[in-house]
Amino acid sequence: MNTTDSIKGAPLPSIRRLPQYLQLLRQMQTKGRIAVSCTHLADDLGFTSTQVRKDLAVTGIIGKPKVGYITEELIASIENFLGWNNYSDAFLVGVGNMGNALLGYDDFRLHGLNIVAAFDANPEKIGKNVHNCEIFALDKMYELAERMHIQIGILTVPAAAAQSVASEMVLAGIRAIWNFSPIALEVPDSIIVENVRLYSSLAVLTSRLANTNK
Amino acid sequence: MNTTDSIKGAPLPSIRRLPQYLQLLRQMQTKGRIAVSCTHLADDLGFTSTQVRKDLAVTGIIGKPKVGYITEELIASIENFLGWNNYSDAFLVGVGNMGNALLGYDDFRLHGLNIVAAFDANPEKIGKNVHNCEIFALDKMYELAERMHIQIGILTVPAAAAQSVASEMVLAGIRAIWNFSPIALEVPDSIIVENVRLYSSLAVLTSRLANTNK
DNA sequence: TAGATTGTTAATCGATTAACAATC
DNA sequence: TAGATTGTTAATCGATTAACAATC
Repeated sequence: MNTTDSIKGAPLPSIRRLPQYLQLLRQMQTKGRIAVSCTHLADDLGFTSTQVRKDLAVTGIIGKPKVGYITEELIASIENFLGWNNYSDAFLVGVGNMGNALLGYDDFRLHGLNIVAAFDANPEKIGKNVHNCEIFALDKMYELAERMHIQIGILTVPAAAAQSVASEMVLAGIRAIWNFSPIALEVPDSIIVENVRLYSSLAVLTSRLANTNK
Repeated sequence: MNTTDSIKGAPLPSIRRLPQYLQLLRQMQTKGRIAVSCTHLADDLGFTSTQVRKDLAVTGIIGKPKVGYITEELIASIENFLGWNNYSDAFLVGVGNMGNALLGYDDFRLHGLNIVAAFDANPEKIGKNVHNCEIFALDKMYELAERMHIQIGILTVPAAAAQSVASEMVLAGIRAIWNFSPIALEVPDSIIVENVRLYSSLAVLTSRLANTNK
């Protein structure tokens, strides 16, 4: 068992559920709730209480029998595990429909992310500001990412450009790519790639519809 | 085993991979490729060939030993299974950042979806056209969805409005909701809900980054 | 104390992978 | 025919759920 294996200890499905707990807990905290039990969280989200307990344990939190978890502690524990206690600077490449939308999300900073600059190949977009973020020429990305030690790249270019931009990100020292293109990127093993596949999601929806209509 | 169970026969992970095969196959077809083997598809996407075979079998396709699958047949089989041979009309509610982006996607029709109208609560947006789609007042949604027998609703409203709009969609006869809000919607069991959880995806990315930096 | 809740071990379930016979 | 490929059964792996002891 090497280091990478042991880090992977947390099941991916658990990690995916953590933001849901976090959102609920933040709401509860503003309502002044001091402690919360697994049963309560489970009921609100439609999970089983055992699953909630397993998920939360991933973050290292320790609860109190008969009481539950201290809301504040649990929030901190989840945020810490996800790296959302601080935020990391990120570059966004490709200011099309999706890129534009993401630049407008103003609560990424509550989710560990801070988009500091955007890039596009279209000369007409360069120099403009979108949602308070300046758009630079694509060929400036390499230099700036290297200089600013950017670790996260958000890839929202058309499919045809995805692989070449991804490769450039890797060369510039970017270590994690949030990929919104439908392309299976080829990058070194050390690079973290997380794909957002809208069409996979749509496929689940339409196939269910198609197969219940019969 | 009832009807619902037998329909659910296809594993969800397989369904999620089908659009990836489809995209690749469509590319191959334009390049004039008549037949394709599992091994080839597997290599291109980084899967095992057994997995590809199992996934494709879900759609009912039958291959030819020594040859593989006829590209055209396989494309048709996947499209048919996903319900992407035709497209269904859909309403989009909430023309904010994400709503705007989705209205701009012009290849949804290749993926079974046709957005025919958009709705928003903001009076300033009403009557305008976004990407050739007219924006109506939110309170017109119910009547129009019922009248046009709309089956699919795309939910891109802010979190606070998500549940109430979803409930209204259900009352209007909408049978499947593509939910982009981070809310766990409460709807009858018969309604199909497919959630796009951006923050789940981001959590996987940042947690990996946080846990490899240590 | 009694009862609610956590933490953990064991059992179940489902998806992936391996092995191999059937086929053209 | 020989070899590549499919289709299918069995083995493995990982996540979820059930059961229950420990705890305040």
